[in-house]
Amino acid sequence: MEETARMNDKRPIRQKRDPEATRRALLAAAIAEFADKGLAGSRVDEIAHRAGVNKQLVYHHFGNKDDLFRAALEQVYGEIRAREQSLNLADLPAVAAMERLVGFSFDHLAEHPELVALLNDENRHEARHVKSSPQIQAMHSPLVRMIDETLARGARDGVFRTDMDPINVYISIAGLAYFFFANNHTLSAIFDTNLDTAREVSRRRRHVIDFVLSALQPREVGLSPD
Amino acid sequence: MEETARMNDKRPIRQKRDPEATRRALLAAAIAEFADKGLAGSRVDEIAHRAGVNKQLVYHHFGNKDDLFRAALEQVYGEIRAREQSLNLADLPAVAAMERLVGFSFDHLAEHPELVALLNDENRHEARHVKSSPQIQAMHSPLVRMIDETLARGARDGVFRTDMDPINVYISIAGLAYFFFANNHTLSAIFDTNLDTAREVSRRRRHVIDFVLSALQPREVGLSPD
Amino acid sequence: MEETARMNDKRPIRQKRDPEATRRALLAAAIAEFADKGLAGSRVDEIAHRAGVNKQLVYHHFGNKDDLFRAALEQVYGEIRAREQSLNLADLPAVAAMERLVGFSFDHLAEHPELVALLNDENRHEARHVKSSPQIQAMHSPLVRMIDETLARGARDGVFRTDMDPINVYISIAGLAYFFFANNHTLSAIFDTNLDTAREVSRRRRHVIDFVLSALQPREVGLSPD
Amino acid sequence: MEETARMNDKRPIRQKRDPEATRRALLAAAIAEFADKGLAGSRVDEIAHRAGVNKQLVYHHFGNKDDLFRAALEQVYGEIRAREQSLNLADLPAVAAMERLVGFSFDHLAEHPELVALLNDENRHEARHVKSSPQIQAMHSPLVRMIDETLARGARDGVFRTDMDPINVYISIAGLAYFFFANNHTLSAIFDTNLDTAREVSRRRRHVIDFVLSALQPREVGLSPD
DNA sequence: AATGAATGAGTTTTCATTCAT
DNA sequence: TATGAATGAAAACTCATTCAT
Repeated sequence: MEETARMNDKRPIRQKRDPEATRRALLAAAIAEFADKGLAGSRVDEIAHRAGVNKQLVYHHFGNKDDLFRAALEQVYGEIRAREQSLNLADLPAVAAMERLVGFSFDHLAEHPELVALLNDENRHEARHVKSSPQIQAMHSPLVRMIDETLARGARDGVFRTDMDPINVYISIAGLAYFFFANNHTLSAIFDTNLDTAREVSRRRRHVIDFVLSALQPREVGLSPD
Repeated sequence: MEETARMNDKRPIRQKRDPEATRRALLAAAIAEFADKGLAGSRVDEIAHRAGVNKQLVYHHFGNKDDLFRAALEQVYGEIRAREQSLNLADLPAVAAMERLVGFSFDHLAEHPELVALLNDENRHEARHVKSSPQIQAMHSPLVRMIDETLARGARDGVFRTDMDPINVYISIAGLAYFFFANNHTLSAIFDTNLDTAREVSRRRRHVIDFVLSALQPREVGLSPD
Repeated sequence: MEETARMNDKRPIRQKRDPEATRRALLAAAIAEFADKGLAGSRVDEIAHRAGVNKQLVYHHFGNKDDLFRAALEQVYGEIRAREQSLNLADLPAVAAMERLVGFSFDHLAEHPELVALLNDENRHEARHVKSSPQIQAMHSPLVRMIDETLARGARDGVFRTDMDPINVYISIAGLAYFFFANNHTLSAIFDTNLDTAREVSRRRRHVIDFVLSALQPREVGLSPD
Repeated sequence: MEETARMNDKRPIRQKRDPEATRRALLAAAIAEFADKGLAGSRVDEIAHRAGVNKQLVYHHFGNKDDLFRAALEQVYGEIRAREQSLNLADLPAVAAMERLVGFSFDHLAEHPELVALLNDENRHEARHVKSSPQIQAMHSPLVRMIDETLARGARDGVFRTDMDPINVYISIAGLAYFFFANNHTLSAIFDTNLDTAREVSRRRRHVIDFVLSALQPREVGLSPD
């Protein structure tokens, strides 16, 4: 009996039949390809090739290229939101909590350039896939709540300003890291330097944390912001 | 009276054979199309159509799609850098100068979504076109100098911290606006709101200016960033 | 009775999904088209049309136009070299063997104008495809050996000169026929005759055989070839 | 008065107006391009570029691409036929005359690869351009006459066979050289050698002269060709 | 579930030729 | 005579998707 496939099943000799693994491989390949080339620039052929499977399986498992892109978004959004939840900011004093959140946001983008790339593309498509994904819609309210609670706690403790709305704070936290990573290549080119080194990344990290915490500090004399 | 062809006015009535106008029309159409669809998603056909000219003129005037993309980048980069130069920051006190710069950066992105879109794409291509454009390379040193001088002046006057490097400050200024506009659609979607209204944009503008100026303020008690 | 699909005969009645047949049809069509128009003048569209299949199958099965041209060369080279091997020259006296070889070379070119046409084109491209085809490279040493043995045998038997190198002899044998076929149209035009008739072809055939055998004869008085 | 153009003419300042020189430059460029790429593979743009003039001048001076190809053929045919006429074979003994003719034919092809290349292409087009060129048609009868006279003289002197028709002899003379040059690249490739060296060319030259003179020798014992 | 063949509709780019100056 | 702009038609090649096995 040649090549028994894992157990005594009826399946034909040629194994390699693990649909769940195929799905995972395709999804990972899709995230990589979409991050590299964008939705328009990605090739279904290439995704299948990266996953080591037949192209038709993309259609079998995901429907079509757009559905695959949505699945990729769900995956990368799911990861960051899940990790944010396990930061347990409530266990820390407000300033430390904020520092942890900013640090995490920065680090996650540093480690996940595909998130940046996919979001860029998704915005070009006016968030079409996000809007049609109930799964993604559902995962964001905890984030706002988390920030809001931290800001409120800091305000109560007298270490944060009281006039900051959580969504704008989140956008600032994310933006300070995001732009650095999203535009790293053009910034390196126009400033004639290399911002993609460990040294520059960690320098930026310190800058961002410092910047956010400074901005949130209560001020003696208010600036007149117009 | 139908268009008499040889009147003595400045520009001939029949636009035929005005290569410079053809070039301009193509460039404008290209910027719009690349902003909408990205480099990979844009169609040379569509660009020519938007410009109202024959498709082959793209090749005649620009070489190919990539060269056209480079020309588009040169155009949009050229505009923002030129306008920055005319801000005359040196004529203002440091805080007001910084406020003007941050406000301008925000407004320019608000008014020029194509800049955001083109830069996103250019980064996906690892700044390939920027790197091969001496024109773009040349236009950036004044920007850094401008920020550096403003920071130095503010530090001298005791209104700014002394430990900020100009490139990181620029990246923060740009990033706080950029992320808001670049990711406006996904942010609106996930936070279940509409950030693309005049109200939200101006709210964000105030937040950004406030955020930057607060962050740059000298602090009595230094936070330990790290 | 209309084409019943599942009769138990050797080949299925509906030719659908017979990749091997598709490949063969494309190759035959390609040889014909390349012979007619050359590599540059041939149209992939036309090749597909001649083969009765979809154009994209050229790319599916062969890669691109150049690869298809290489495959065509492999095919026509393979045929002539295979037929040469089955001439069994070793079974004949040297003069008869040489006569058979010359006759075959002439006849093969007469029957296979596509070989002439393809080789002309391949030389314009500096044998690029031949050089990149290990298959073609491999099929030629038997030919040289065959001629060499025949010449040696003839020399031993006193019927051939002893100073002829096999490659030059092969080039002469081939050239005497090749030029006639390759340039038949221009020769007919400039000499104001029609060399494409059965009569002129067979006259040329006799001339070529006579010419080669005469030239190979041992001579009493050596000519001083410079 | 700046830059007078050769004499006191009325032509505008910008000289470079030498239509005859332009024509010559275009013709030379066309011969080179057609030899390199063939009729189908050649580009009018490239021919103009090689000639250093505007593309439109091709149409101005020659009509169109096909007419230009005909002009190129007339040029290269004219050259070889003219040089043949100045060989003055009648002044030499038959064998020496034939040797001179064979040598010249070989040398001319060696020095004029463009002739080989153009003829290949012209034959692919079934001598279309030659047939429509009265000029080319006219230049060939002297050639046949010349060979015929030489053969007749040799036969009279007892140094040549008497049964050779001049057209077949010409085709053999030309073919022995032509095939070597026309197929030099493929022959080098398949025989795994380099036939494009001075050494191999001169070896071939000797072989060809020897081959022709041997074949033309009267034979004691006739071979039975067929 | 999995594969390779097949396809229709593009997509960039090319090119001979003509137009306007 | 000479030039660069402009064009229509095509050409090689691509690609998401479906079909047959």
